[in-house]
Amino acid sequence: MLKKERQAYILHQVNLHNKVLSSSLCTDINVSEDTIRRDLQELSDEGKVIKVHGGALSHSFNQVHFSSNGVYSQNQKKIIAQKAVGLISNGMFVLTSGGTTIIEMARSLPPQLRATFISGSIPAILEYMYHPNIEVILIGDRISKNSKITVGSEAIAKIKQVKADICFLGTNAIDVEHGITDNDWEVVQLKRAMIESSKMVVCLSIAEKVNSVQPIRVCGIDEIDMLITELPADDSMLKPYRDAGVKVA
Amino acid sequence: MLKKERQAYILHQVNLHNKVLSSSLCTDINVSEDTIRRDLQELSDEGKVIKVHGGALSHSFNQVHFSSNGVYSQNQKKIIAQKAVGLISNGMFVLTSGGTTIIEMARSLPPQLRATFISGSIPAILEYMYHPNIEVILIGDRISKNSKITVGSEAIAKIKQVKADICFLGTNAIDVEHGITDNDWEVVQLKRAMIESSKMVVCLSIAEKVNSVQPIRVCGIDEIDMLITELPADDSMLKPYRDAGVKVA
DNA sequence: CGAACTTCTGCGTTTTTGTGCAGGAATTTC
DNA sequence: GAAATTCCTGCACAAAAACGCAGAAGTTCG
Repeated sequence: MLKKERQAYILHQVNLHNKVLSSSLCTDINVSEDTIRRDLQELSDEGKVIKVHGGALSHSFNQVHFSSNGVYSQNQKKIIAQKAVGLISNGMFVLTSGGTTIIEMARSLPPQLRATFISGSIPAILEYMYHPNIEVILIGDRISKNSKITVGSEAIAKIKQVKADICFLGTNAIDVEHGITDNDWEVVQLKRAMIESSKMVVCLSIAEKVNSVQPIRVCGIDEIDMLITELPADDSMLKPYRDAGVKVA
Repeated sequence: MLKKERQAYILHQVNLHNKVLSSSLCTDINVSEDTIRRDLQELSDEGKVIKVHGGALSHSFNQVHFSSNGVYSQNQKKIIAQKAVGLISNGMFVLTSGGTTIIEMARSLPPQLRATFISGSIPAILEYMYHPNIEVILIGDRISKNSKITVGSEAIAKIKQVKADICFLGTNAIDVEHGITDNDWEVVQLKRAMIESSKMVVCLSIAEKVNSVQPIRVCGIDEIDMLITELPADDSMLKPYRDAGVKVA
């Protein structure tokens, strides 16, 4: 078994069960504990997992992580949210992924807006629920605990049944060459389905994540209609995207 | 169980109930009191909880004492929750409705329990999500904002696809003659589907709601396998139900 | 082709960490 | 004020991590 392959397996296990024991891993893939430990060390250095005595945990465990960068990029995300809500008008069917940027958008929805929001993200749904005038459709299936979103074939099938006017994707990584990429296999499947089910695809991303790449590909740049960051539309950092035919706001 | 995992559990419990007893924690997660005490010490050093003699308190508990009414019925619901979780064992498929009693049950689930929980209630799902070992299946469809639960034909169709070992119904009204009744048409449809999809139906109800009736009928007494209230099982108020063949706990 | 080099992996050994236990001190409670 | 908890300290044992080393496998480069 190759190193990368092994690490992918470990990552998958962590994302699935929220925790993993080094002892069980080393019997699983039949390598020494040292190897596992080194793998966990690397994954931890890359910020993929949280290493603890005896194994590793998924990020969903330490909520400290959330609050720390939460305040920091909050302002940037508010700017993005403002730009994003401008695209929504009455009567629209809106498909959204999860992620903190999407949450921020949900909070910025004008109260008189009448639209239908469809999502499998629990935190997003919570926000939509408090809105007086929007209709909320929840995509059901198994819940992935660390991404707090429903994943699985049922969820994908349901998404494929809709044809939304617009789709907002919270983005982990976007790059001109590699397009949108992510690190959770199941979430990627979901995002792909959402893109296919929408007339227009809008990608929300803080500048920090622009020009970064993650292991798993969601879609190419050509499938994105619009990219929203906290930067002004004519920022030089975004020029490659404009050149590639993506609207930038 | 890993140290961080344990501390996350403790923290969750503290934030949930605003207090926690070291004695109950150590039976919960099956470690010595010393370990618990050391964990509380660490969490206290990090400022996550306030350590007191016999356990720990949440930070928010400091000055604002919550409304007495909330705590009052809260205690009754805790008793019900305790009785209810006793019915769940490893590997079970559990179907639950929404309601505050169900939430209380969700919060009382022992952390080592491994089971699959299926629900369309957003608040309930939120609780299940924090549990380290249970699998969560979310029933999707349109969200009813006042009951915070998914309703509609899709949701009902999905529920009919499962055959759960046990079904817990938070109850608005129960009566020997009229059975379970409720006041929301769509929620009633959902509950009916849940009853049909379960081998065993358990009805959770505080004594206050026993012998009351609401406009819409969910099911008759004969379809209920068990009734759980905060009263002792041999309370005279519950005699009619025992006579009707309902197990009472 | 093959020598020098890097990377990966497993094996001891040493260090650190986590946990439980026993006692005595401190506290709550009645 | 006495009994019962609960807390703290030191200690012992076990589990896991870190470290250095060495062999194997793969790469680079002349």
